[in-house]
Amino acid sequence: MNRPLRAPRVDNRLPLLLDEAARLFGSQGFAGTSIRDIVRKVDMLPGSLYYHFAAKEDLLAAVYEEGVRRISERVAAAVEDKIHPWQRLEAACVAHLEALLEESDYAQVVIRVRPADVPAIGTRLVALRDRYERIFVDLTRALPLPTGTNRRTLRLMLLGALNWSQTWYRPGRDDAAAIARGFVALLRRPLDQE
Amino acid sequence: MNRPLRAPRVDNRLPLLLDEAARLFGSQGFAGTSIRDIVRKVDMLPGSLYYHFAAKEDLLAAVYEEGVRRISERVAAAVEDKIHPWQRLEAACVAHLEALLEESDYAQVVIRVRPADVPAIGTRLVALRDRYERIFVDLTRALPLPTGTNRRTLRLMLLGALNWSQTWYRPGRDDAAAIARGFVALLRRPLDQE
DNA sequence: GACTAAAACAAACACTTGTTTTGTACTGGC
DNA sequence: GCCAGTACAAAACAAGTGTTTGTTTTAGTC
Repeated sequence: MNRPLRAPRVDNRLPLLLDEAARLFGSQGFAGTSIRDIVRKVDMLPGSLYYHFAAKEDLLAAVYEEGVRRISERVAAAVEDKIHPWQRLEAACVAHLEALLEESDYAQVVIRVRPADVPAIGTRLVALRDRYERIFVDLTRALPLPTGTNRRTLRLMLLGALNWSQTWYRPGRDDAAAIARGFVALLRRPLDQE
Repeated sequence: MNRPLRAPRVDNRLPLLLDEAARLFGSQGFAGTSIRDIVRKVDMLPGSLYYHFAAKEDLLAAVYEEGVRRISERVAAAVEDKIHPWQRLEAACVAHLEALLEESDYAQVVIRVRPADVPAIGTRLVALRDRYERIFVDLTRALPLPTGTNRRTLRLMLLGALNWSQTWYRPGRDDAAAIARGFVALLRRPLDQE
């Protein structure tokens, strides 16, 4: 980490570059997006990217890290003013899904890109995602549950269902908050009618 | 579709080719797998693949279709001898997850590859997946549920959670059947303790 | 206003990609 | 034994890939 000797220039296109990388990595995946795809809309040449990043993987790592930062902040803010454990979990799910489906391209990258697909930075990505999911570990821990309930299974089911919605969600027709609330409701209320 | 004028030869390596394609498409994705990756382990040259398929996308389509065929058959067989609607759904989930996580590379392709990522055959893949998921539409329709319960949400939650397990499942340490049963159980029993 | 570092350009590099073309063993069926 | 047809091999193709290198422009600092 060699600090810059001087303040960055105001006309530098790094932010635009990251935005476009997030957009494309999120919608086409890592392997499905080329360096030239990314720099095209930023009016940059392929080689210029390597002033900012040593490799394509490092660009992904930067986007991924920013994605975790944004969605973590978003969820933390949503949970903050809620008291009841179930309300807190529901608020977190709503914020998670809104960020994922309706707000941030960066969040999409975090959910879409599989760390195992990018060996060079795989463990780093896993660590970032684990750090984020720890929020949900805490939220489920605080839940008043029947004895014997497997909290890990509960968390994996909820997050899995939320994340998978990325594959079928239709903007405009579906509503992220409604989906999230629907999932939580299915867990709270009994479905069995015997 | 020009049918062969003669029976295929017994020494042809098309089955091996499909197996290897399923293995790689399932573990590395479509864009992350090259033609040369696939033919290498079958001891074939890249160009030879084009005797069997007109394009890389068509190879994927063949694998995808076989994947749908296999997992459909597997789930249908598991449901067959069950009577109670919840038991039928649970059996389907167990079979779905066992096929996905512990048996078939072909099934992995169906769940992993996003149709939108392969525009040339996207609509065809969607149609195939929809046909498979219709099994779960029927299974949830038969469920005795409290009035007002959104069956679509229920199905999307269950299938989403199951499919997402592909990202965190660890062979040997986790158990597919147990995971599936755990998810179904969370839906049937009430978690709220008020 | 001169100096310097930031941020990019310009042009290539070596390699990989999906695909085409041409030729040719081998084989199942008569 | 013939032979049409299957199932490849062999070799190349053009386009695209991530990346490097040398140079140029521009903005921040004094």
